[in-house]
Amino acid sequence: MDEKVTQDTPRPRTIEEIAAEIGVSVTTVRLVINGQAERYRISARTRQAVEAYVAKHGYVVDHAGRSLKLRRSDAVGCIVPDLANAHFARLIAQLEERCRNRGLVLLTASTHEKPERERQTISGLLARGVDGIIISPCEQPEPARFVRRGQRNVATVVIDRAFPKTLFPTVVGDNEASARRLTGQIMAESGGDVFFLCARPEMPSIAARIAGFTDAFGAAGASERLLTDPEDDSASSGHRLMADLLARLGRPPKSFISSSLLILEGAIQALVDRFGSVPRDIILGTFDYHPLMELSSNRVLSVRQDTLRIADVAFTCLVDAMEKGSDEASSPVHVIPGALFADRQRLPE
Amino acid sequence: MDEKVTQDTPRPRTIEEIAAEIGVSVTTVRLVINGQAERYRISARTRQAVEAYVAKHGYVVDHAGRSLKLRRSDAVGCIVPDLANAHFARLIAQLEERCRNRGLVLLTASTHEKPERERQTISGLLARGVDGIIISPCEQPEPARFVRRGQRNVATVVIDRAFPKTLFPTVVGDNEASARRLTGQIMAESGGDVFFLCARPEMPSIAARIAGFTDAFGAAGASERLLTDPEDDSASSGHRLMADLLARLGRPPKSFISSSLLILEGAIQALVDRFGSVPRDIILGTFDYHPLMELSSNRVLSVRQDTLRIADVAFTCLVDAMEKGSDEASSPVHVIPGALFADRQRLPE
DNA sequence: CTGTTAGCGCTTTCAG
DNA sequence: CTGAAAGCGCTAACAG
Repeated sequence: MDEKVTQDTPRPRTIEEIAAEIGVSVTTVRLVINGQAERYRISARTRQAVEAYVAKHGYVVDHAGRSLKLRRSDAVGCIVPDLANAHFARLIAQLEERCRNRGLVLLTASTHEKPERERQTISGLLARGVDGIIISPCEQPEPARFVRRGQRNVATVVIDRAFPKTLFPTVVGDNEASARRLTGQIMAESGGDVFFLCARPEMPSIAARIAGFTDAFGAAGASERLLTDPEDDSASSGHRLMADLLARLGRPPKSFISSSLLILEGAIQALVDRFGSVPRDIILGTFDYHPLMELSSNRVLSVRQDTLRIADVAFTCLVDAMEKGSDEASSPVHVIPGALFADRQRLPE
Repeated sequence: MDEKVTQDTPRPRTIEEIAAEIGVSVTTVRLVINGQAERYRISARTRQAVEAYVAKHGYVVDHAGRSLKLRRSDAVGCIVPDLANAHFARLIAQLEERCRNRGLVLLTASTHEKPERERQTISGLLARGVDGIIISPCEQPEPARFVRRGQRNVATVVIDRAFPKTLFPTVVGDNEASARRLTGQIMAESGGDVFFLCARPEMPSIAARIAGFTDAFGAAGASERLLTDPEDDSASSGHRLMADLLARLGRPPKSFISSSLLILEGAIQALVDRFGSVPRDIILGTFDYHPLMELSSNRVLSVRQDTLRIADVAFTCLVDAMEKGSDEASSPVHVIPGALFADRQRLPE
C-alpha cells in the first residue's frame, strides 16, 4: 500500500517484520544481518532481498531483546569518586574509546566518596546487567556485592586504590615510589622546608603517598609536616589545610606538596587570600597533572600518572575477566609507574 | 535442602523463582516487590512471606526483561565532543547526579568532532533503547537520526551549540554577549592590542564568540586580529595559532583571547617555548574556567559558563520531552548567561 | 539452504 | 485478594 516510501522510512523494523515483509524466515534474515550469510550459504537471491530491504529501511538491533536472551549486555560500568575530577575524566575518556572499539557501551557514575552510594551504584549497574565493572572504590570492595543473577560474579577491576588483600585485579599508580622521588627532589630544591597537604589519608592511594613522603623526609619530624583532612578530597579541604599551615608558620612555606589537584587549587586560593598572589619562590609539588599548571611562574614539581596505560591495563584486565569468567581470573596488582616532572621537563629516574 | 543459607545468598533470584519457592504467583510477588501491596490489598501473610524472602536473598530487577516489555530503558545518553574536556566533564557529572535522582542511568560517549562517529553513536544509543539523548553535536542534528523503533523520536536536547533552526530544544551559553563583554573589558585594559585565537570557527558556539569579538572590536581591523584554525579544538591548535601570531608580530601581544581552555593551554606552551615563561604583562582572556588559572600571576579575564544551570535546564527539557513525547515538545533555545571574571572577582554586568 | 519453536524476565490484561 | 497467560525482540537448537 505504501509503496512510495522514498528513501529511509522512520520507524526501524524488527527482524520479524522484515522476515514477514519479504517472505522469509527470521533465521534467514538474522543470518544475513549478522553477516553469516556466507557461512550458511544463504542463496544470493534471498540475501540480496534482505540486504535491499535493510539498505532501504535500515535496521538496528534491539539490545533489550538481545540481552535478555544472551544474558549479556555488552555494557560495562565505571564507578569513580567524581566524574568532574580531571584524572577520572581522562580515564573515562580513554576507557570509553576502548569500549567503543569492542562494541561495548560505558555507563558512568560517581560516588562522591559515599560508601552507601557506591553500593547502590554497584547494584544499579548489576540490575542493568553490565558485563563488567571498573571501580575506584571508596571502601574495601566486597566480592559479595558483585554477584550477578544466574552466573558468577561480574568481571571487576579495581583502579586507583589498592585496598588490602583485594580479590579483584587491581591497577594503581606507583604512589609510594613517586611520593618518595617527589619529596626527595623538592627537599633538595627547598632545603627541606616542605609540607604535605592531603585529604582522606586513610585511602590506600593517599596512604601510600604519605608513606613515600615520610620515608623520604625521614621519620623524625615528618609527622608535624604532614597536614591531613579526613574530609572529601576538595578545594575547600586544601584551602583549610593551607590556611592552617599559614596560621601556624606565620609565613609561607618554602615548598609544599598537595595530594591532588583539588587540594592544590584550594591551597593556592588560600595563598592568594593571604598574600594577594602566590609568592613566587614557593615550590609547588603535586600529584596529578593538568596543563594549566604551566601558567604558574612558580617552580612546579609534578607526578604525572600514566593515565593512558592505566586505562589500557585496566581494560585489558577487564576483558580478560569477562572472557575467562571473573572467578577464575587471577588478581594481580598492576603498578603503573608515574613520571616526575619539573615544570615541563621530565626528570630521569 | 540448603536451608542453612546463612545471610544473603549470592545469586539473585527472578520473580518467578521467588514465586515458585514460596508458593504464590508471580503477580503477587511483583505487587509486593513494587510496593503495591497496599493498593491491591495483598494479605499480610503472603506479603510478609515475600518480604522475608527478599530480605534474606535480595532481589534486583532485571532491566533487560523490563525494558523489553515496557519499551523503555530508563537510560539516557549523553554525547559530547570530548569527555576529558573540563567543561563537558563537569556537565556530565551534573547530569549524572540528576539522572540518579530519577532512577535513570547515563551512557556517555565522545565524538571527537567526527560526524561519522557522532552518527554511529546516536544509532548505538538508539539500539540500546535510551529514552533520551543530550547532545553537543558536531553537525546539524537531523531529526531523522533520532528515530526510535515503534515510537516517535527519542527525546533529544541539544546543548552548547545552537545550529541554525534546530528542531530540538537547545541550551547554550550566551556566547555572543559574553564575547562582547570580554572583548570590551580586555580592550580597555590592554589599549586595544588584542587577538582572538580560536579553533573550529564554523561551530555555532565559536561563531557566536567571533561575532561578539568582532562587534566589540569594531568591524574595521577585527579580521586580522582573528586567528582561526579549522582543526580540532586542541592544545596543539592553540600552540600553532600562538606560534603564528608571535612570528607575525615579532613580540608578544599585549593581550589575547582564547576560545577554549585547550587553546589557552597550547597558547601558553607556545609562549613558554618562545620566551621561557609567559610574559607577565600579557592579559589573558578566555572562555571556560578552570581553578588552576588562579596559579597565573598574569591578569586573567575569564568567561565562566553556568554549568550547573545549563545541566539543570537541559535535564528539565529532557525530562519534559520524555514525558510529553519528543515531537510535541516545544523547541525553544535557552540561553544561559555566563559571568565575566577578572582574576577571582566577578565583574558586574 | 531455510523454517519453527522455545524461552530469556518482566509487565499487563483478564479471570477468577 | 490471587493466578494464568501472552508477548516485548532476540537467539539457538533442531528440523527439515
